Amino acid sequence: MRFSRMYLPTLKEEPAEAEVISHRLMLRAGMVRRLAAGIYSYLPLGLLALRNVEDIIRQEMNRAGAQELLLPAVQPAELWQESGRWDFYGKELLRIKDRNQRDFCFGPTHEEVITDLVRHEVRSYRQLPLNLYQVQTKFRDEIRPRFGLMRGREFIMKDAYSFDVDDAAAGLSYQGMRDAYSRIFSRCGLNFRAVEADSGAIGGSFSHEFVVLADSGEDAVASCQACDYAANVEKAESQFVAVEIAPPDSAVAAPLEVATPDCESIEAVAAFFEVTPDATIKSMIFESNLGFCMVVVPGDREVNEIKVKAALGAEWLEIPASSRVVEKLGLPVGYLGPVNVTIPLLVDRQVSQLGAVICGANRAGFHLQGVYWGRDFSSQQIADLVLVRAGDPCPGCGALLQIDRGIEVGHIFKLGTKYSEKLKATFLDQEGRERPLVMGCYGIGVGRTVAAAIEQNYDDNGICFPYAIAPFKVALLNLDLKSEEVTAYCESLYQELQNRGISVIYDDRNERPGVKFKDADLIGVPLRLTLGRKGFKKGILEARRRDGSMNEELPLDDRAPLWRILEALAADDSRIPSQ
RNA sequence: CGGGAUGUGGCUCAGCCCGGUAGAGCACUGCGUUCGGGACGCAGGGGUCGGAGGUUCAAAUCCUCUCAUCCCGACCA
Repeated sequence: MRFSRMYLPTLKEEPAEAEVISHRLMLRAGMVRRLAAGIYSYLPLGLLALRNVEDIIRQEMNRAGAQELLLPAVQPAELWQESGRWDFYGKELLRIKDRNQRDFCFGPTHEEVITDLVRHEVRSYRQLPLNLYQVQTKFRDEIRPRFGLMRGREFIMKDAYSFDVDDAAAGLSYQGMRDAYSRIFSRCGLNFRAVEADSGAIGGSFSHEFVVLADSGEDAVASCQACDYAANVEKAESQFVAVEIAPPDSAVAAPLEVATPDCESIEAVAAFFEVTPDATIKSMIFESNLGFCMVVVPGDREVNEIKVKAALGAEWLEIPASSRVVEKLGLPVGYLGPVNVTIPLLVDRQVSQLGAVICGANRAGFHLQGVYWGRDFSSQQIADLVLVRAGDPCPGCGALLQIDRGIEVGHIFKLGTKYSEKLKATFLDQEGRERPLVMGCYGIGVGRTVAAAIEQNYDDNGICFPYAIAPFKVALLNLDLKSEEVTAYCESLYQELQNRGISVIYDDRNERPGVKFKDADLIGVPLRLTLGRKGFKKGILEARRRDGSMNEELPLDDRAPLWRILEALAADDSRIPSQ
């Protein structure tokens, strides 16, 4: 491609709307433009990068035995009503009506459609296993779209769905996708981790996220420094540590109520009693479809709402406004405690290991001192309810966990029969019995993968694309358009690079050298070839890698060294997978 | 949805407090000089100041409402 002809509007100044690196750089590099909140156009350069990721995905999906198809983006409400998600999915589902006022939605995901398709065609175990995928535009009316392509409302996703005869077979499909995903993200040049995750609204029993490590990521990952345990912090557990605790002082039969004016936070209470926060317990009221409950955790820990929701088996869960707690329960927020409460108690397992603690007295302005688990309060429901933090013991081996931030680029789920049962997608097994298909689903955010690659590969001058997804592998800079010899040489080299199938952008613009250097750096071309009048006189072509790891002068009359450099660059790129 | 902020040529922003002629830099067009890390000079073109209503002799500026965008929290590829 000739730069002079390319629709590549680079920006010198920082766009005001962008905060995050990848978003800023994608705007500046002329890859994308915003149309509305969370809705972006891909310009030619952005699309080239996107297509490169898609190509890698298709190759690896096909290699894993999956078949590509294309499902409709617009889907009838009936299917969603049949699965029960028309109501359950909520406002995120973009609902639309046709001219006859019939309800449709713009697909946020395709479990319903694929299950409908398959239930009409699959009758026998002989047709299984089956894995079908597509690369398609999804729409989710996100509460808060942000960070450019990182969380758009309209976005491109590769989604795959597997169908198997039983759980064991589904496990093999899942493993196959896990391997394929590792290959895909490795080939994209990303530093990532496959982590255990919560399965969220998609549902199902088991899932892994593929997380690209980056400080700007919205997710946090806990991983063990010794073994291979890794999990999203939403899901991550730590090893339960039993400790010796002193029994309650038999001379004191009950906790002591102490006036603690203006101590509505753990910090204030701990300061008042001159203890550390772990000598207190934190009590919080949650409301779910099952009613109110009080959750009790050690004072120095954060409640993990996902664990609470799971422990309760609730469909939804929220922290009610304090005014609502006062009104409905008559309890003073800020002075809550588990002693003598009438609503169900849900207690973190570590609370039993604390000994004497301080908690709210359920009376405004008062706390209880010398409260013991077992003597002063107890609960049928004891579970792991806290958010893990760095330094917690690994649930597998007990070594220390570390926490890193990351971007979720892929997510794989074992769905089981959740959708096949609802939509009656069944087959006949070898014994002639009718059974529901066992499903899995597997997603990759394609645009997000491009953004994540940029988050992980940039410097002050712009993007440093990994070779595999770089829109152009080579930038050829002609610094002296007026020189016929220089231009003739560049033109012939440009042709030869193209003939060899190398994606090259030839900067033939009538611009000063500085402009060309800046643009080549900004758009992240891995290899830059520069020829100017001076170089031509000396008989040299300058070859420089974007990451600064190489800067060589190549002879003009022998192109063999250039081909060797390009081969090395391509080979370098297929790094060892992160896991 | 709650909290915070911002809307002024294509882009980045000033002007707003204290009402009175709409500005700068970049980008764009033409000419000239320049040419290895985002040049310079001269001459140009381009703006219902997000929208609606109000106050006023007069509104980018003050008031009310509204829309949009961004950032912080609950959802997710």
